[in-house]
Amino acid sequence: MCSSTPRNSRTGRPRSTEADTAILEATRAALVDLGWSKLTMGDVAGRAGVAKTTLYRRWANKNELVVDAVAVLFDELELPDLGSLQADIEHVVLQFAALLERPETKTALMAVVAESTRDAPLRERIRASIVDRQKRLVLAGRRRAQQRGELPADRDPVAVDATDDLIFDVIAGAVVHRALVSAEPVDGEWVARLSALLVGGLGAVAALG
Amino acid sequence: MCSSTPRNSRTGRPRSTEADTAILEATRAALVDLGWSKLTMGDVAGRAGVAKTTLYRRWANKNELVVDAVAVLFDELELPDLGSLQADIEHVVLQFAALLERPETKTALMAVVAESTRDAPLRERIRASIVDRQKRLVLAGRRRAQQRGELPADRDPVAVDATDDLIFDVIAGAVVHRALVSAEPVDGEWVARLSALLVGGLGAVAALG
DNA sequence: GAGTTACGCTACGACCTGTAGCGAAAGGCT
DNA sequence: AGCCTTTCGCTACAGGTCGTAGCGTAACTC
Repeated sequence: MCSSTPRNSRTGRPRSTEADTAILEATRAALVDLGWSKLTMGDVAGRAGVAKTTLYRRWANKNELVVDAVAVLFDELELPDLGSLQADIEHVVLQFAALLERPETKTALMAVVAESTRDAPLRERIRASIVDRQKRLVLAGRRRAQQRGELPADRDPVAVDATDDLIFDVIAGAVVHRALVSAEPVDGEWVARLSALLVGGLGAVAALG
Repeated sequence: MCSSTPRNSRTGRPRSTEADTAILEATRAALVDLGWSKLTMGDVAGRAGVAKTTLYRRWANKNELVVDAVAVLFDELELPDLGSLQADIEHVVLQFAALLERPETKTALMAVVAESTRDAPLRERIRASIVDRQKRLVLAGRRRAQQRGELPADRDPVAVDATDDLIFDVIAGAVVHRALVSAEPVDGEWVARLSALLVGGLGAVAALG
């Protein structure tokens, strides 16, 4: 979770887990109040009731701290079985959109992704703690649709992986773009169109082999 | 183009257009060398052979400067008639992906979008100088496909607008997400799948009315 | 108790921001 | 030509942030 190796030594004073949670909570609060660019390490330390040096013992910089602070929010995403592929898609898209509407994620997600274009460790951290967690929803949704008979069983595993990747990038990308770039609401109507596009297009993609 | 009102007064010393181009060029060079976060106004001024105060007379801050510096790159996008909707889509997607591969845009685009979540004027600037220019390609591609008979003629203009918006967010969002978040190549195979998904799904979306 | 590690605190140099003031340069106007 | 206006480069500056170092103290293990 933290950046520096917590040094599994059993000797010495242990790190305060209360400080951990207080710092992450303070980081989210600072994101809400100040946004990404005006958030400072000193401010977070003050909100958390913690010395600034304590932050730097755990996280190397602002980027990694914010990734950890925001990552837990993505654990809220779930994929309940609503009976049809289209209903499952619409539900998870609305969940994801609601998450992006929160001011913490809104200002932080794009910023850390932008930073990650020049920071490979940060990119890996984002992938492990945010991206992969979302991707599991795509895999689960596909398997469930296959069990229902809405989608054909797997033939070429390589093609299946490629299609999973595609669907993930399309859903996540479209929602992020709609919410943050176009800055227009992800409402029921838009989601219905998106899911119709996906369900209708999946057959054509499967035909590629 | 510039942030401050250039004061259309014809009296006084005119602003140096050479300085304008030198600054924007220096900004792109600095983005390549330093990336978004380490780019400073002083560094750009030095590269451009211009005083730092000259930058602040034209742009209020780093965000607006970078938007203008990157915006011109999006003018390169074109939509030649390749004979079919799918071919047109694939071509423009590959063009867009090539643009996102450039280090200037890669590091800058997401950063300014992240900043725009808390800065309405910046968001409007991005929309006018970057987003709308891309959106025209979607409108042109749809009209051309309708002329070919690949898509039905317009019936409900509201639904047409909504579908245009959807397609735009799906294409741009998916490419950005693939290139910057998933950090995997936008190659011919991926593009073929994406365009197949779109062409196959458009019929289902049109059926919604 | 001895050893080890984390903590809070202070101080610090380095850097970036954005502005102010100055004299000089480059145009338009009469 | 001379005057007016605006921009230019330059320097200096206050304010804020970064990330680190050093210190004494607190907490936990053996």
